[in-house]
Amino acid sequence: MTLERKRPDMVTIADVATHAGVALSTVSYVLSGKRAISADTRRRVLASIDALGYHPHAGARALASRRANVIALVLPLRAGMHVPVLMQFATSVVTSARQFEHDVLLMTADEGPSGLRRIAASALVDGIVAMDVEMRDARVPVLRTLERPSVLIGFPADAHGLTCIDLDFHLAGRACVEHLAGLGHRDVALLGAPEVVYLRDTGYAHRTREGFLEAAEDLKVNAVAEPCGEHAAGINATLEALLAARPELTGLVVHNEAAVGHVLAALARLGKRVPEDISVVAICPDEVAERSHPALTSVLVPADEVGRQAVDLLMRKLDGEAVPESTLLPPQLTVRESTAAA
Amino acid sequence: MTLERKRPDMVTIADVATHAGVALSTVSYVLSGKRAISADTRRRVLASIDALGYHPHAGARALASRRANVIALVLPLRAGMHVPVLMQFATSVVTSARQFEHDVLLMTADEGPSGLRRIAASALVDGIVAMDVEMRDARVPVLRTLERPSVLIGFPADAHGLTCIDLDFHLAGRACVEHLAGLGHRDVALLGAPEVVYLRDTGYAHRTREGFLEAAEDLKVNAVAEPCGEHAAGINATLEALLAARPELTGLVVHNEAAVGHVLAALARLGKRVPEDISVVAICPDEVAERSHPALTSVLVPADEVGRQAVDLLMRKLDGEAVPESTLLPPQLTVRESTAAA
DNA sequence: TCGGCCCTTCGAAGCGCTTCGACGTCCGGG
DNA sequence: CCCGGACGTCGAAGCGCTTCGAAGGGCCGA
Repeated sequence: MTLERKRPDMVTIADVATHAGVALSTVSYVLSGKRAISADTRRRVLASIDALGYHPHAGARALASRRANVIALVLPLRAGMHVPVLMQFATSVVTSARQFEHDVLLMTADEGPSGLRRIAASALVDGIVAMDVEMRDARVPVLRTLERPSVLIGFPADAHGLTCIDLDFHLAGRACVEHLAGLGHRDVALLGAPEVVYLRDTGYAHRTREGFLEAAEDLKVNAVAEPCGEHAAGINATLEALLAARPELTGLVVHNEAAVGHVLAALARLGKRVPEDISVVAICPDEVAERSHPALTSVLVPADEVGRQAVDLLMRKLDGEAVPESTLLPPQLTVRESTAAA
Repeated sequence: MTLERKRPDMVTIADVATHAGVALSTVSYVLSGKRAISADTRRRVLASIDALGYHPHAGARALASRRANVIALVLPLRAGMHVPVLMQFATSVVTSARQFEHDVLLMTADEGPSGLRRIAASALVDGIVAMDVEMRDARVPVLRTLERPSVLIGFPADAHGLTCIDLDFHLAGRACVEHLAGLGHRDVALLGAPEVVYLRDTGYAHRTREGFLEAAEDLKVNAVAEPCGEHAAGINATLEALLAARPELTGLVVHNEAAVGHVLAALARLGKRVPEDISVVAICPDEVAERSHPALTSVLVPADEVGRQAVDLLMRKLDGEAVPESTLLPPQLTVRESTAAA
């Protein structure tokens, strides 16, 4: 009876063993490489495996080995922020994880703490990568109590005892000012994230601003930092006010992916030519910078690299290795058409 | 010895059974509801479950029940297209899947056919949702041969025997023309996807164009459809040429999320006021339309709804139910500030 | 020639769960 | 008063895999 109920298409390790004329455990060892197997046997087993189209049953493997070979990728609750960058993180994490023979489970944070506990306790995943972590992120305290290792992309207020990785936004802010100052600009402004983002104490927004202001002070450049909405109307108003208040302004740093296009449009509308009248540096993905007109000098958020390294760190933790608590990637500024000497 | 090696934090169903003073199988039945359990026993078992913080082991469950309670979400190989919409699909799929007690495994198509075969054969997932399917999508033939059910978001050239769902782009194209014609416009143009997208035979681009042209013919409106790049420079050129060739043009349909902003900027630069001189309808997510200046009349891609229904269809297939081969969601046009009577 | 060792392979015992058949118990109808 | 059925619960047999201890065979040195 049992035979009839079986899915006929499920090839098990036992089938492979029979086909190859070896013991079931031998097949397992060929697959895992945990014991020496003679070259001849290995060859026979491998031949049988692909003759039969065998794929190990993930559940059975997880049960027996106590390793699911899956990691979780946790999106922030409030998506919609940095969407394209998030997507880059995600694909980069997936690709990197596959390199380590792991798959990726996608979670949104809207299940709350219990969601994280569930996947951790159910052994669905071996470890967790949390994306777009904020200063006082609700996920952080939960992650701390979990027995499973985790890596955060972004820095919470208290990163102690965690493993965090991100672009060094502080240096990114500096880099923009240094570039502008190097071109002779003495009066610059930062258009940052929307106000709510600062109020939420989002780490990268604050750190960029600090780096920006600090560098300006060091280099004796006049500087202001303004929050910046993402809607065309608000941006127009902000920019108009800014230019009215500081007619000397010749350098602009935009740290707001969604606003970049509108800022350029607004400048055009206000009769400011880029880069002749005003130089613009953006902190955004390369595609956005390249697609703009004129192409923008920019510091890119190296999402691929961040994702790759996040997985790397997690794998090392899974192997019981000690890893640095914080990893900051140096910013890299690409000069394009939107900046020129003052 | 075995006792020492055990992870001390793994609570099993046996622990729960002991704690509640019932048989292991009784706990299982309480959890699954597959057999009647007295109210009293059920209460005791549930109490023990959360006293101990029990979570069923996903692997064990998958092994015994032959159901992983996980579905795969497969991104197209070439991401970066419709990024924000993709993200909406993804979060919507995750949320909906959780409603059915399922988790979501994120795959990119760059592992190729063998990747799909692997997750299917390894019983890692019960079913598959493929996002952003194109006319001649490499994933489609593979999905056809898999024993696991799948649902496609988007339509391949031959959808026979598959389950597909998408916005009805044909009707969307029509709706835009009908709206403009209703306002008295007699000369309209469609700015569509980049040329390469048409060459790749991407379904939605073609279908939108067909619907657009067909409706124009029905309504006796002059119409042209042009592919459209995503870079500011190209868009400027395209638009300039278009306006030069057709000075009568008063209606524009933009089906290209990335280009929307540039189109508006270009119109401004060319001295065309929206909507006074020219009316603009976009096919894009609401946020993009709302964030533009002026806010755009648009047909939205109902990503949430598509994701939700895709999961729904998949769940029904998993339950052995028959489902329609194709589901087309009616477009919905929202009037905002960018269209006015001719 | 023989014991001992290494190299390779085997068998069996779980991993934690679902599910099937069986076993009381308690009820109502004949 | 007894029998047939529900109803509620239990025990045991796997699901497909990993892993541990041990067995078999060839080779070496004594």
